[in-house]
Amino acid sequence: MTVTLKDIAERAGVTSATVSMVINNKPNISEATRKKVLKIAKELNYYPNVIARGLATKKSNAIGVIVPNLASSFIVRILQGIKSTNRDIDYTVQLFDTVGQKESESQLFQRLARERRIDGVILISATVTEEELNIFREESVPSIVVARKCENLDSVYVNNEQGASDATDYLVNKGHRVIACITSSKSGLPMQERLEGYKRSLQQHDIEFRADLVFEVDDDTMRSGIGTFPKIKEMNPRITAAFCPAGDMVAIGIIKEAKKEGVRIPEDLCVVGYDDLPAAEVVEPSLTTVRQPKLEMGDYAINMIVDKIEGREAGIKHKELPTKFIIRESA
Amino acid sequence: MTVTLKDIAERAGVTSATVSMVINNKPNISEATRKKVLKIAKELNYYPNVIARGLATKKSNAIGVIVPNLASSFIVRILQGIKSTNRDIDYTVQLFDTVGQKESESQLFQRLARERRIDGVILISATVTEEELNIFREESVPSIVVARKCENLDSVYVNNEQGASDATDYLVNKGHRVIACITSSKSGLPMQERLEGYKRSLQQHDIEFRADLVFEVDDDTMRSGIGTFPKIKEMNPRITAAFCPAGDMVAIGIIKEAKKEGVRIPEDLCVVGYDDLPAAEVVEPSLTTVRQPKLEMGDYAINMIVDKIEGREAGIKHKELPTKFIIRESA
DNA sequence: TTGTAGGCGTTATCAT
DNA sequence: ATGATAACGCCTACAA
Repeated sequence: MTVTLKDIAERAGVTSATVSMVINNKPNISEATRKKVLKIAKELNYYPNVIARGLATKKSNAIGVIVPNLASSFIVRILQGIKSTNRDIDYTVQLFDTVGQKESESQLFQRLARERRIDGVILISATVTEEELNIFREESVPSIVVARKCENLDSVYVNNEQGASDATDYLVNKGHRVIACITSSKSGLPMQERLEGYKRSLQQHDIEFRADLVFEVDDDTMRSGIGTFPKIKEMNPRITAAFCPAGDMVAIGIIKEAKKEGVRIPEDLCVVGYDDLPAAEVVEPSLTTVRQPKLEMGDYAINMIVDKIEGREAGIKHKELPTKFIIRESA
Repeated sequence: MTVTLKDIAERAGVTSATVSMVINNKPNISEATRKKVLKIAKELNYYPNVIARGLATKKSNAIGVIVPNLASSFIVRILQGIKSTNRDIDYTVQLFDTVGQKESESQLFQRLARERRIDGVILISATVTEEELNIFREESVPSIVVARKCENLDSVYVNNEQGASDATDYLVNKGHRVIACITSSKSGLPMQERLEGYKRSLQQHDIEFRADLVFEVDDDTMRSGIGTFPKIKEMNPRITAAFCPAGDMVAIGIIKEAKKEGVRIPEDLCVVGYDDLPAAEVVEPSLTTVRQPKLEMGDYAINMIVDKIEGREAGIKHKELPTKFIIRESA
């Protein structure tokens, strides 16, 4: 049933070595045999056994993409960017996730690095540390981090400080002076950068930073936003704007709860999100937010990793992409 | 750098065959050598080369998941179900998509079936035909279709007719008599079934089916819904309810455009979606809809495919899941 | 230009 | 209980 090089070789009256060379477009093959071999290969509907090839070449032509979870639109959009650019690239994408696994994150990394099942790794995560990823370097498995700047690793990320600063500038210029900042506890460095951007903007406008205006949530969900709104509301003097570097879903939760409580958006409270998820256009009023170029991040990531795998890149490479402030109705 | 069975064998003073048996927990190994081998394996941080293993066993321990595209929350949720159940299963997920690829769908199927890179395939698609999937059967690669009933193939799907009928019943019972039905042109059999459910419900309530109340859109997007609203509005006698088997995003588009035009939801127009995507809770008013158990579909799919791969299932197996009518504010 | 031969790392079948 | 040995299907020197 399954056709091998040998089968073709026999019918063509040559050796499997010759057939291999033809299949792989190697030079120094006579036109005659090349044609004959290709013809027979087609007739027999030959496809190379990629596993066998992988063993011989020590290359799997597969890329591992590690995501925290698939429940986040942000992650999924990056994945989509990876996949759609991947169309033109002869690498298979293998999907791994890190939450709720039986093995720990570093166990997964270790295993992936050593099992030789993938040629390179794209890790989408805001929170990994460089040490955790050292295993890949040790095993010389090319790797790249998306959504977080890593000094000593290839990475693709956005200028979070600028994104947050743009958003805050906008609110200040609209006349707001008491601006809440809703951060998330589990988003590591990028969240710190955004907080810095918020502070920087305040400072530039001679507004004093107040720690009691910073609220921390656990995750980027509507629920978190809903839970945060009461705290915003009870603050005195009155908060007139809420910037949510924690993410659009938090901002949406705040909007929903505010409306429920009779607080008008944006008249009584302006709300600005972060990410620009699809839901930002659905909520009413639609959400003003800081767009992260998610598809582009995925696109860069896959191109960079392939370059690395194929030895086209040396040294550590970073790609910083700009955010874009998207003005809609909520602010 | 990379540690093989042979390395362990040498240090342990045994053969690689013995080491292999230890690693794979085969019986008939003395406790002494078992312990010694495992100890050395641990010391050397041994991980089996899965490619080599795959060649020897003719098994890749990988499952291909083919999706139309990752832009659809519906698809992504199923994928999420697959992945989260996959946690406890020792199979890797490889991701493939079918839209915008350089190769056609059947070329992809052919390649996957013959390259021996995966042990089985989950195909998420409402539109595949059974012929297209024959290639997998021919190559004895277990396969399963999700989101569409296939007589002669394993499949996981919902009772679409019932789902649509439930929704229509609800609207009729609320007193509606002129109910639009917005279908999608690219969703194959499931959409036909939903249309049947709509018709069946009307019939049971002695309401005449009118073809001019059926509107067809191209895809499940807000844009499609926005484009459809004018047609709904101009109909006479007045349409008082719109059921959107085409999907939640279409329903959301209709809601948004209706509000813009001063049509109140649900007072002037009731809207019911299909799928129950995350956005259904975000839109205002929140969307009454027919929930498809997306995570469960993924869960069943991966369990079934693994059973098939491991020979635990014979014959064609179908799993029909129920939909659930979710009442929110839009109807 | 093509054939020979060996190896990639593992598993599996026999012996012993 | 363990060792030899031969696959698995492909690639790649090197030789012819």
